[in-house]
Formats: sequence, C-alpha cells, structure tokens
Amino acid sequence: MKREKCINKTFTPNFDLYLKAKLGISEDNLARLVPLLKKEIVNKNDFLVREGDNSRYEFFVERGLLRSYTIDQDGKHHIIQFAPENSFISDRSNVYLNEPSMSFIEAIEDSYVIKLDDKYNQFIKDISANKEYNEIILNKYIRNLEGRVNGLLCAKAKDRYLQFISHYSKISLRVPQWMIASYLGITRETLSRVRKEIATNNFV
Amino acid sequence: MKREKCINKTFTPNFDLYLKAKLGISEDNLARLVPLLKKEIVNKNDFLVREGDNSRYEFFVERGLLRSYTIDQDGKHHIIQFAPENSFISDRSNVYLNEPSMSFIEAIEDSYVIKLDDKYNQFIKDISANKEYNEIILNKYIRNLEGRVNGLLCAKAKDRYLQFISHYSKISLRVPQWMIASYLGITRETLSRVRKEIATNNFV
DNA sequence: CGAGCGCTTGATTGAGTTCAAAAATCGTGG
DNA sequence: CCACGATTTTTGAACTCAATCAAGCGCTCG
Repeated sequence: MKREKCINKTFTPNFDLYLKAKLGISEDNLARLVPLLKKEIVNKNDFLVREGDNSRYEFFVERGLLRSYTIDQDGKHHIIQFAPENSFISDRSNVYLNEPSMSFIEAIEDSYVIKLDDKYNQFIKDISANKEYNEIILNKYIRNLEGRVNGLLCAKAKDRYLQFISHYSKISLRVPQWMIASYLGITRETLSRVRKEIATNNFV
Repeated sequence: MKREKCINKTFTPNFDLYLKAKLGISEDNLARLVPLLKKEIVNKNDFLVREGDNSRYEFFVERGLLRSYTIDQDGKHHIIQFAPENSFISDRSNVYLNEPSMSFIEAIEDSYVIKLDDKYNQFIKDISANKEYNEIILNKYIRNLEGRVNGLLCAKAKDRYLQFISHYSKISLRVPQWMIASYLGITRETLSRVRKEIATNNFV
C-alpha cells in the first residue's frame, strides 16, 4: 500500500512566481495557462525519464530534488545534474534534437514537477513579456557547465569536493555521499578519504 | 614589418549565410545590418579577450580558428573551447553576467571575426524571423558540454582522445598536439604515449 | 532482529603526472 | 634552398593520486 504524500497537486507557487516575475506573464494569461499544465508527483527513486525514452518533456521542479545521470559501458553511473526546487531538468538530446534520451531522470526525494512540452513553449513564446529570459537561463547553465569542465580539467578530488560543497551547500546536505562522488567523478571510497582528510587536517 | 594577410575585410559570406538562412533575416535588413557590424582581423597568437577584460563582445568566426582557455593557480592552461569558422565564441561570465572575463580568447590561426555587442543582439531580436534559432544553438552547445563532462567523468585518456578526433577530426588536424592534450585534460606526454599505443596496437 | 544500504578503512594496483633529456618538426633569415 | 634556433613531440624513470578489491561497521526500516 502506498503511503500518503504530503504534496499538494493543486498549487504551484514556485512556477507561478517564475512565470510572473521572470517571464512577465500577466495575471490573465497566467490564469489561462496554469490549468493546462501537466503536473506529476514522483516518489523517491521513481523515474521521469529512462535511457532510450522519447517523451520530449522538460521538467520544472516545483518541489523536491531530482538528478539526471548516464550509465557507461562498465555499468557505472555518472550524475550530470542535480535539480532542486525552482530549476529545470531535461534530456537535451531528446527534447531539442529529437534523439532518444541518453540519460535517466530520477527523483532523489519525493518530488512534484511540472511537465513542459512543445505546446507550452510555443504558448509562452507568444505571451511572454520577457522573451530573453530563457536565453539568460541557458547562458547561466552554460557558464555553470564550463566551470564544471574547468574543475574536472584542473582540480584534484579534494578541491573539486570543496568547490562543490561551497557552491551547492544546500544540495550537498540532501543527497547521499555516493551521489556527490558520482557527480564529481570519483569513487565513494576516495570521497570518504578526502572528507576524512579535510576533517582532520584543516579547518577551512 | 607585418606581412600581408590574405583576408578580405569587406565580405562576410559565412555570417551573411547565417543571418539569412538560419535567422531568416531579409535581404533588406541584411543590407542595413551588415555595414554596422564591427569586424576584426586577428593574427595568430593575438588575443581578442584577456582574463579580467570587460569588453562584453561575442565573436562570430568568419574565418580562421580561435580558442578560449583559462589559467589555473599552478599556471596551467586549460582549453575550454575551439572555435572554427561559422562558430561563436565568448566569455559568458563577461557577456551574460557582467563579470570580468575569466578566460583568454586567442587566435590559433590568422582569423577574421565579427564582433557582436548588445546593440546587435537587440536589433537581431527585432528583425529576426526565426527567434528560436539562438536558443537552438545554445541548447546544442549545452548538449555538447554535457557530453564533454560525461567524457571527463567516465572515459580514460585514450578513449577521450579517440572520441575527440572522431568528433572534431578537422580541428584535430589544425591544432598542435599539446592543445588537444590541454582540451582533454591530460599532459602532452600522456597524449604522445596514447597516440603511440593507438598507432602500434590497433588499426581502428 | 536481521537484511540492506551507505560509509569507512586497509592493502594493492594502475593510470597518468612530473622531471629530464633527446629527437623531430617548423619557421625564418640568409 | 639550406641552416639555425625555437617549438613541439617523443621517450624513459620515478612518483602520486585515485581506483580497485575486500572487509567491517553502523544505521534504518520492515
């Protein structure tokens, strides 16, 4: 028997705020738009997307925490992105290039997401007063990724971990260690040792 | 004395094509726009942007080849991006977030670039018939970066190199080996050994 | 309570770095 | 066209960081 979730599926305060404050959608249009949105509750460990899927949804995380990850030839998992409340997550191969999904998107916590399809994007494009905002988000994410590439290129395990917890302190408290290791591209054992070293040696 | 360059600063066939075919700019608007563009010839080894700069230009590479890279605390260079003809390059911290540039942008070959500022973007936004195209480019670049992150997370030096030369075969013939090593996040010595191994062992 | 999951710890292995130096290639001026 | 210096690539040996393999610990949840 499923336990009852404390997630209310009617209100979407975070997404409403995003639409109003960021995209400049009017109250009228908002009232028209919101009932059309597809919402979904995902339990911890459930999937929104699996490798090979072709559903072409983007997701806005109204509440909870998700991750996307790939599995390589050796069966190892590699986390691409964490997505907490107020962030977007999708498989870009699938959504923007019509290729089958290369990644899995899974709930780390019981979550509540809004599913965005092409129709939504079209509608938004027409009614948004701030058409550049989407591009700003994309550019921020790019800068983020470039920073991550840079970290992977030049920093050792310890420094990458320190950078991660300083940059994503809230997320780092909500996910198990092995996921952080997977995100950083190191093993859980190495992360464990790194943490020990930080705890004993330094007090930065 | 400077040697004469065989680069003609009047015509911009690649950029014109981009504006017409991709953004759907009309001949009329094109004729109005092109004379306003700032163009620049950069010689090999010259810089368009240095760390700390605040010029806020994006560049379209009409001809030639550029790279962007960062320098870490140990003085090591890490290549973020190669930009051949028909591609864009910029420092996103600077252009989109108004922070001083974190990277250098340098010409690998004698090049010819078009400098794009905010005014250009505003103008384009007004006259473009295909307003989504910019986002498509950004999403492609994101997918690219996510793939690179994934490669850095799971692939060994040899596989990353093989992936690079298969994906960027043209670029790989135009840049010295040590730049490829820098892009891949390995030393030139390691790359040399990897290449030797590929040459002797396999014939893929 | 016991099974499973996540974290830690130790011993060993291996990929890649570092340092040093030789060999090959490139560009330039004579 | 050749020669010279500078840059790039290759090679070798020692070393380092992180991965792997293998146990053991501790907590939680059914």
